[in-house]
Amino acid sequence: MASFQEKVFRVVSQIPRGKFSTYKEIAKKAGSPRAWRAVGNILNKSASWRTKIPCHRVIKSDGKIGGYRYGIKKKITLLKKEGIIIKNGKITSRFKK
DNA sequence: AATGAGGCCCTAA
DNA sequence: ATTAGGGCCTCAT
Repeated sequence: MASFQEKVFRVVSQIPRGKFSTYKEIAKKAGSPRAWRAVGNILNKSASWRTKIPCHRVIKSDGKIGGYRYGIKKKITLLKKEGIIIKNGKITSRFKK
């Protein structure tokens, strides 16, 4: 273990329902603050065989949804169901820069 | 403010 | 061991 992937899963799994996180944050908590790219890549492939993690609660730092293995549209729907408001494919929050 | 280009980290083949 | 890809991020114009 001790793989970056394991840490990523752990962090993503710790995301409470109704909330969301960014790739950068996850990468940082995973131990590599510059590995947000790997995070997306890992979630993309790993989510295929390990969809037990809320990968749809992970968005970009700009507030955009980003992408989703099962479809960006599905991701938006899931987020909205959790209480997150999305506007034109972007999340309305106050964590803006 | 929006757009373009570059670069870092990780995994798989 | 090397190459290519990815759901990105940041800087510059």
